[in-house]
Amino acid sequence: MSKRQNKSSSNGGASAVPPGIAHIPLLNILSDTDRRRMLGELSEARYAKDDYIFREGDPTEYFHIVKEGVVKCVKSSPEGKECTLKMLMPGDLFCCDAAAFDGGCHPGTAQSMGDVSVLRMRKTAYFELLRRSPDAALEVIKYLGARLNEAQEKAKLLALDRTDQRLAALLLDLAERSGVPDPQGVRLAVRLTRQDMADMIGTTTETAIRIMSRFKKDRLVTGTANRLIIRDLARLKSFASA
Amino acid sequence: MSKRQNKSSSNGGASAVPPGIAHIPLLNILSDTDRRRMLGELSEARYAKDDYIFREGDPTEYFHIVKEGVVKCVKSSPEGKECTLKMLMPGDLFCCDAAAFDGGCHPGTAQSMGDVSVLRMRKTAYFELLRRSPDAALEVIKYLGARLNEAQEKAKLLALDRTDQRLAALLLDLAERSGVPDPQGVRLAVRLTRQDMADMIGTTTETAIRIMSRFKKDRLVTGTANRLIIRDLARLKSFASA
DNA sequence: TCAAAAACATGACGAATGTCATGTTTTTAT
DNA sequence: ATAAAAACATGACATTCGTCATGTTTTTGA
Repeated sequence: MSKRQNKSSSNGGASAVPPGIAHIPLLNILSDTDRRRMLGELSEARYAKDDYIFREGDPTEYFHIVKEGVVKCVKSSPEGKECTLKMLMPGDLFCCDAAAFDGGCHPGTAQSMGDVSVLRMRKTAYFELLRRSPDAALEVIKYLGARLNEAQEKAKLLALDRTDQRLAALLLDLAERSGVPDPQGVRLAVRLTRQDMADMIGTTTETAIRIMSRFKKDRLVTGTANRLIIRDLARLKSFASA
Repeated sequence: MSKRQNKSSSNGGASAVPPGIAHIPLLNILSDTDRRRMLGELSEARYAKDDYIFREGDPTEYFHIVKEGVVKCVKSSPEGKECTLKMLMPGDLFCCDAAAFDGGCHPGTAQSMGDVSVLRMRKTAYFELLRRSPDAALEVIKYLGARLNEAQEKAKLLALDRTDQRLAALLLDLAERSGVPDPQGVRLAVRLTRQDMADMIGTTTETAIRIMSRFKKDRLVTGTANRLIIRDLARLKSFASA
């Protein structure tokens, strides 16, 4: 009963997009030839909860695509404090950048938040793909541009907004990107502790807990890490930008 | 007496890089043919101090390269507070990203910090260039990757470091990127008020002034906007990461 | 060169947030 | 099912930082 025919397959079966990767834009915009070539270079790697995919300072070897699960990008300070820069979801690319070219090192750590599967490609093959396929290169430029805007928006929030507004903005963002319908509102598909939230908005666990307590009392949210529900998107939104 | 021969010009005079753009990597990595074509599409625009090159929300029309002067990228909050995301220096690219493709809007404002000259190119021509020249596309990917790392490093500083450490880090960064030797240390070539600093590190003018007063008392810096000197790079560096 | 404007400076005070301590609830693993 | 561990919760207090007020110094422009 599953949809086996890809809408863009204009020739033989050899060009079918394998199952499980239909949601990855970069693969779908390629020509059949380039996609076949890329699939030949991609290998799959699996990780369990809290595994490191790579750590800050490691040499860059691969270009990566998240296939399943959630990967967090983290930087840490000498004193051991951590800051989560981004939650990568299925379809997200990482290490598209310069570090992947000129023998650099990873500027941050990538860690799985649960069971994760990533597709990866040696950087020389990635480099060749980009040279051969303008479509791929443009897709990567688009993606990097979007990521840059995100990062700058995040810097703006950190620079100008109060902690409670940043937390509200975070919950809204996650509700949009990983929310599933729930009788009480929108449930987050990612498991997210108060400490995870704190790391993402640049505050302490205690402050995140206090703010969540207030949001709970105001009936904006409910539940804890395993089952976190946003009860009032609209009111949370107006709170975030006030 | 000026060096007229470009080291990479392997054929006739038509391929010479025009004066004033020798410092722009994107132009120098291109083949003679592509460079000639790109130069044909680039036009120059000049701006006086505090002019807007574009404003947040404006439709994107051009891809830009800073030729001379300094351009600041700013976002502002509904309440009128401002946050400076980045100082663009000669050779820097801007609007390389998705917004430049699909008819989007500028996520922030670009404003000149003094007399500025930028080279620009309609986005359709830019798009064609990237499709035709893998070298150009790779250069843009590299550049965007570097900018993304910068933005994430900035987010990390805002999330984890104290205000005085962020200011120290800012001064170090500017000393490296726009510093000129001075009998007393390193002088910054950009005019930078305490308010400019505040906007760049996510604090208020008063706090920036207080911290600068302390740095001055500790003989780390001296001078004001028009003539700002870093007297002790090394000590400032150890302060930034302590 | 001189007045006006911008930038710099500092104090007093309050609000927001971090730190430490202690206890409860939820989750995990056996 | 139950013990251990992790997550959540809350109070008390210290620190950082923002706000407002006021005055001085530097820069700008006629």
